[in-house]
Amino acid sequence: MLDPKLIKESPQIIQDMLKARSVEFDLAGLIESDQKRREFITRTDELRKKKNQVALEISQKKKIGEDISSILEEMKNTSSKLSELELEQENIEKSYLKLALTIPNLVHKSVPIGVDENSNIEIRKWGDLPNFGFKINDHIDISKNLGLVDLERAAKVAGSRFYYLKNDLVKLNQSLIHYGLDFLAKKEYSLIQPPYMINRESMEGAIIADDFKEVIYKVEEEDLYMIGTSEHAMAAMHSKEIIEGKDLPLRYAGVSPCFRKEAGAHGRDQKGIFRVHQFDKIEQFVFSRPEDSWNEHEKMISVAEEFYQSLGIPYRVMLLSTGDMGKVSAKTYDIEAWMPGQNAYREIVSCSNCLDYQARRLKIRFRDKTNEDTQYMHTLNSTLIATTRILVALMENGQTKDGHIKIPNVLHSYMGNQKEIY
RNA sequence: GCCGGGAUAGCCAAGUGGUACGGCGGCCGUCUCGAAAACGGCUACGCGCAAGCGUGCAGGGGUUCAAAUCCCUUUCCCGGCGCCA
Repeated sequence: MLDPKLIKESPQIIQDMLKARSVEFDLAGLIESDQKRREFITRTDELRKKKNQVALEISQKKKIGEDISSILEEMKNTSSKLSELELEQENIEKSYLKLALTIPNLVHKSVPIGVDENSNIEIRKWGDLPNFGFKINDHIDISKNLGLVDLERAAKVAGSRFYYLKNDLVKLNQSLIHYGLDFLAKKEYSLIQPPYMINRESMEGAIIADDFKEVIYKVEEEDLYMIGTSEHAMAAMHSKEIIEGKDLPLRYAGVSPCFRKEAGAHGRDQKGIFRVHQFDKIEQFVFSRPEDSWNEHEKMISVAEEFYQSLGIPYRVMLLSTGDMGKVSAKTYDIEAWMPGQNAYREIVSCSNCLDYQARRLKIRFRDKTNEDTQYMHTLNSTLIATTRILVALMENGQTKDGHIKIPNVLHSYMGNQKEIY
């Protein structure tokens, strides 16, 4: 949600944003329904004022025993008129919200304008691409040869895009999570394991309507939705709260499984465990003061980069264009890891500043002094690890001539000093 | 799952049909060389340039001229019983 004052006072800024994102949106309709909404608030407030005055009069006259029959009639009329007006106002409010909740976020001026990922800009690169000197395999063959993943049985039991992890790959998955949590704890993030299902109100605060059918699983007969990332549960964590300014920023490391429908991804990354319905993830989530959020954004991407440097995975940082970026984000960096089996860089991290967009939807505010107005804070999120994708990167980058997988040094202690999977 | 008790502002908390009592904490001011104390104001949201007005007593519905208050319902919390990884 955007600041209604901005929409009212500077519609050109909104118009420019919609153009940059190539999004069709009924801005005139939004402005009109906002104006209508304000008018109705004034009208109903006036009628309520009258009602309050008459109610007071009745109670005073009753006290001294005066006749109230005529004034009672007036009260009746006012009341019924008011409930008519209230009903109308409710409808106006609804149609306003429907538009207000679907307008995308503003775009930072550094974001390249384009329709898809071809307009993304490479910001920097790290690491040398491995030179194997033998015929390499992709993660599907590597894991099959070592008996680490069973896709066929998962398809039988759950469907496509599911998997059974097996043996040392289970250990590696757990080690990555353990190492990732230790890594963020050292940087003074608070560790959070959130609910894996949340209600509709909370989910609507974090995402935009389209995402419900594209990514989110619904639990039947319950007001519950499976989280697509712990971001959803953590954004809603402080909803309807007023935080003391001195407690900001709040830096959280959320760890949870993630569930995604992947509707509309037919045919893409069909095989293996690169794009799946379920994976484990550690997420950085930061609540920050508005003036600090761009600094926090850079900090989060560098935390993620430091993590991948420690694992020795070559990567590049991309600045997403307006066409490749989510509607909730004002600026997004992706980290793409080198995947030798695909001979390509592939997305493993997405790091976004959402400004006050989520905070407005979820009513997450702060103030420094109790007699000052509250302000909406800024929310930011970034992957640290989505484990399945890192398993792919570790298998493909760490493969040896004899078909083993080298484990990065930082993970040895988490693997009980195991240095290779064979 | 059953029975009972609850949900009022950042926290505590009074209020059984007629303008939401107070306290704590916090902020600002007066006083002071400065501070403490004392005193005064402010301390949820909306509309409005403002004066001001309205909304808000867990959510939804109902009764009534009028609901924090009465009725129905949902959610959550506490206690007891039951079941259970």
